[in-house]
Amino acid sequence: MEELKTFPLFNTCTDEELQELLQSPHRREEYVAGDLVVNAGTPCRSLMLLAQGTVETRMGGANGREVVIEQMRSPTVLAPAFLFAEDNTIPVEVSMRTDGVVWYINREAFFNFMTQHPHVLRAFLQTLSARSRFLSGKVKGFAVKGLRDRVLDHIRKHDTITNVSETAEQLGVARPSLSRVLAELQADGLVERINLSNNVKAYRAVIQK
Amino acid sequence: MEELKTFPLFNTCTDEELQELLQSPHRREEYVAGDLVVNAGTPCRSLMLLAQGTVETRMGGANGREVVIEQMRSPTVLAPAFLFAEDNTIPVEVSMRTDGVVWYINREAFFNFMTQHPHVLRAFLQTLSARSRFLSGKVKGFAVKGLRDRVLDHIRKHDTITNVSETAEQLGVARPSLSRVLAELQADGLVERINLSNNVKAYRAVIQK
DNA sequence: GGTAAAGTGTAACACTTGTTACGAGGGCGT
DNA sequence: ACGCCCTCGTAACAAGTGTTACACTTTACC
Repeated sequence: MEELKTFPLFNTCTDEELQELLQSPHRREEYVAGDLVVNAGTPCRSLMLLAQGTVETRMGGANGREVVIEQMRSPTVLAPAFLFAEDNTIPVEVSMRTDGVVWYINREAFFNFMTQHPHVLRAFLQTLSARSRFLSGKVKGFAVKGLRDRVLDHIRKHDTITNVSETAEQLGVARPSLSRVLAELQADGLVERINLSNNVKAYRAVIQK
Repeated sequence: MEELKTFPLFNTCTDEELQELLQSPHRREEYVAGDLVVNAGTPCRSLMLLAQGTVETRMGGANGREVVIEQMRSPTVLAPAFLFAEDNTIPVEVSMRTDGVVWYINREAFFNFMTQHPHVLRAFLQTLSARSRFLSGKVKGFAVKGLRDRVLDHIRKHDTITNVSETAEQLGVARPSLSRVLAELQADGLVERINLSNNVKAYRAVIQK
């Protein structure tokens, strides 16, 4: 299918190679916004490819607190790190943020496909590595920095903040706390409040010289 | 070499197969306790195998605060997640905690070796996945739990705590804070203080029914 | 246009953790 | 036995964040 060719994993593959992969067990599932794609604790037996839409991954705590880890847009491989793990239960909850499509491809078939197509293997290893690096950064962020720095990092990555509540959730922080820090950063001249073209208020980092 | 056969990565390999791998560029380096193995920011161009000894990985923050991420005993693959990454700079500092030995094996040679020996590929994917899972747990620990729960988790994993300072460092927490929490947990009956056979004091989790 | 809902800023207070300081106990060499 | 050094417990205070509450604005919808 054309959908699969949008993945970096397969962008070096010919149509014939993809046809070969699709001769093994697979399915294509459509979801609507809000659907739960995988529940935390589910074992991962198939390669999951988000071909359309945006998902949100959450990690739930025992005490009811939940932290949004990240949002991912298609095309993306979902949970690549648990496909071949010894303990292959997925520790996060994945739900659709928009309507979307997910492909499920048999694990062993994909494994064999990789052994026969080194460029796919390499791309998969890169995907896996990128996730590890992402998590490393996450750990560093949580372990090393105060909220002020976390907020500044977040603004620099996203350019602006237009929705305080949502941002607070993404950062795993209470909303009033974020409000307070934003006010402080504004007082310190590190962040400014601007009006976007659509007349929406936003926070933006002040350009430092 | 016999050292390599201790690795889960290679324990399904015959001597001939290992000989084949060792025909490509590689080296074996010996370190003494305290040596720096990789500095944060170094690009990763070789497969690194810790064949003897124990290492400590640290992640440094900009503000000088440092958090010990983990200790690893041989045999272990060091930084497997950065070998094939697009950005293959290693974000952590690795230093020897004891004397030790590290093998360096050419990346491309190892890649080809994996494509020709699927059982090695599978083992490597498992290694990579295990690290991802470890980091996931780390994130969850930092994001979701208070110090009390982090300490309880740590005790359950390690059975006992015999060195408060060291444990505090591993948890990324100030020593007096850990002391205080231990005292609280003790008061709540969740942790008890015992005497080991060698007359050393230790903290241990109370068995819950 | 009016009303309800959602998003936002702000303040007061509680809770957790870091910081600093001090004293008690144990190992070890002289 | 003495002193030194290290680890540990404890206390008082500071700093950061969560919680709750309330008023204000904007948005959505009828």
